[in-house]
Amino acid sequence: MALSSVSRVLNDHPDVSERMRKRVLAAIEELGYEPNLLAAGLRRGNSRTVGFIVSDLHNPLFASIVTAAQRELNRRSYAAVVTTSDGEAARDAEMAGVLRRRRVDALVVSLADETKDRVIRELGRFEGPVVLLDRKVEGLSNASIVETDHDGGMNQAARHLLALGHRRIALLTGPLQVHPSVRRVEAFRRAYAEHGLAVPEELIRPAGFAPEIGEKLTAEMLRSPSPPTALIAGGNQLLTGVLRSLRRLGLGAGKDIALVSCDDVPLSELHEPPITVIDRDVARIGEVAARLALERIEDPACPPRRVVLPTSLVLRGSTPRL
Amino acid sequence: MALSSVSRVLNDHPDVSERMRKRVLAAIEELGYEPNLLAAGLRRGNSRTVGFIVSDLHNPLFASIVTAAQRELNRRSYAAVVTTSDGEAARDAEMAGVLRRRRVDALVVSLADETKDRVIRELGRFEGPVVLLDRKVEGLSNASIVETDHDGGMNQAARHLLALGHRRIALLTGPLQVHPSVRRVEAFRRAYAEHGLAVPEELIRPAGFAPEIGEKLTAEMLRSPSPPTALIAGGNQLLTGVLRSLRRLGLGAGKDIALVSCDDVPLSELHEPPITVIDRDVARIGEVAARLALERIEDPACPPRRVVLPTSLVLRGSTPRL
DNA sequence: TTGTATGCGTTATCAT
DNA sequence: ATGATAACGCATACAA
Repeated sequence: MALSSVSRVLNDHPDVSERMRKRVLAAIEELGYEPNLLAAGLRRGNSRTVGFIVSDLHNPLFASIVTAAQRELNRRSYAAVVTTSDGEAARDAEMAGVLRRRRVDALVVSLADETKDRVIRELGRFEGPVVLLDRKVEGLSNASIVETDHDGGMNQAARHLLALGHRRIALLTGPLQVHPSVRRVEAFRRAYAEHGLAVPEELIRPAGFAPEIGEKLTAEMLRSPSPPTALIAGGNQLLTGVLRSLRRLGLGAGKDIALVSCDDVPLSELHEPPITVIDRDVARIGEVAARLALERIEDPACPPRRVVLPTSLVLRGSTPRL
Repeated sequence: MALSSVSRVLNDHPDVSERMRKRVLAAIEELGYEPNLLAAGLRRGNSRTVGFIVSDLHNPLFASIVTAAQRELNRRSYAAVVTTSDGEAARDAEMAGVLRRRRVDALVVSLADETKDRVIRELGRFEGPVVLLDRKVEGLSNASIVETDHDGGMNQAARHLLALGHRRIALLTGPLQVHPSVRRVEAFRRAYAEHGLAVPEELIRPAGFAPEIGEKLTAEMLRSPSPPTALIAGGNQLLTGVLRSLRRLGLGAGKDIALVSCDDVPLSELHEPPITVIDRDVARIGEVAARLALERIEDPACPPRRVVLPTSLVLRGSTPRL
């Protein structure tokens, strides 16, 4: 029984007799043999591993994405190497380098900042397929993209609030260095335009995703001479900050101010009153990302693709009729 | 310039002249050379990789643990391979096998069930150090453990409720197949004993961690002829279920029933009223787990250790004075 | 169908 | 201090 026969059995090569297969399997069992995937990877020139870069696993959004993707990869004998950037572009770049040297077969990334040269260069040096999560990177032609229809979702949300009679709607969203924020602000403006209304520019605050930012900006705007009557939080972390701020000011969501958030997380559902959200199937994002990565790993000729996932507005108590 | 010199520079071997170091570094820059960590791992006999098995990254507890551990590993040039079991013992076993074949240098695991033979065997076959998260596995001598003082925390919580005058306190907690549940039930009983009171056995429900279980059991107990006046949820996922149930029954936490949960997550803090929790530093768990893994990777002679992390009771509006 | 031999990119040992 | 070389464990091309 030669080494090569063992290898063939383990990789279910077609040219192997049933007798040999049995013999090899028996010997493996007998000796407690464990194939060394590092060696196999070195020989094959791949690692059967996909690298992830996300800002923070505490964010239920990324937890869902990574979990769903990992499950999908697992079914195809791939593993997930997960790294976090803490929302810092420098760490995005660093992690891209780390994962490249680890010879991951693909990269799935949610960049903190899609405009940073260093990150783009770092990603560009990666040989395998890159899948961007809700990002648009100038000059990275080699990347597939999983996007969400933030445009549609935000437009629907803003129009709903306008239809309820709100005119001073505040929009908190992430930095304009990432694509979803840009799209949300655009769609928000469009909703006002469609109603033939002037946009309250001072209420549009694309600042960042952290709860602290949401807390600070909410307090700031609500204390101003002409405060908003409604607020849209562009992310579940921002919502946390907004709610903290409201509590501190003694204001009630849905009572003193209408509230809409993005993504349905336990907090939005269980808050009293429950929070109206622009929802999407977050697990789907991870699943699709994994598939887009795998299709290009297994067929390098496969061109990068772009998939847009839908949103839907879930109406709840935080946006009552006036 | 020989291969071996390059290797020496890259691993900052002492015997290398400044001149050679400069030359090698220049060449690396020039050629855009990327070391292949798979090959290095094969040669060295390690992968500079730690494998994780947790039930679910959506659980903020595991998100925190994995994030903190990953960060710690990263600082030492290790990567984290993350897998999820969905709370199924069979998948725990499967993932242990997968990670073993990937030649991870250590395993950090939060088992769904610490009594399952298959899982214990699978872990036992792993050569490197194992770090158990809040688990106690019979016959796995080779494992370090990061524990929480659930005993102290639960005892304190129960005594607090008893001191407030509650006599019928319900305890929802995970299955008795994991150590924390066992300890919580024990500590809960002890608190009653210390007050010289009989334990309301029918209110102790160690069933599982899923929200649905919390929802079902809460409804069941609250609809009974003599419902509890207080409830302790042994996990943040259970809390979600409990709150759903209360909402459906039209009951208010802190108003119609006193409520205590475990671990401080956004939901417990932002709920109205805020939920009293048995708190602990969850990020610390991940950090310690990483350190316990690394210390035994780098010194195989280092014996397994057990670290117990403290808890503290954070009093909030859900447990008012009567 | 099976066995033999080579090389993947490193690190480590030995010689220089 | 540096260079040459073997070996890590596997997959594959080729020979049998």
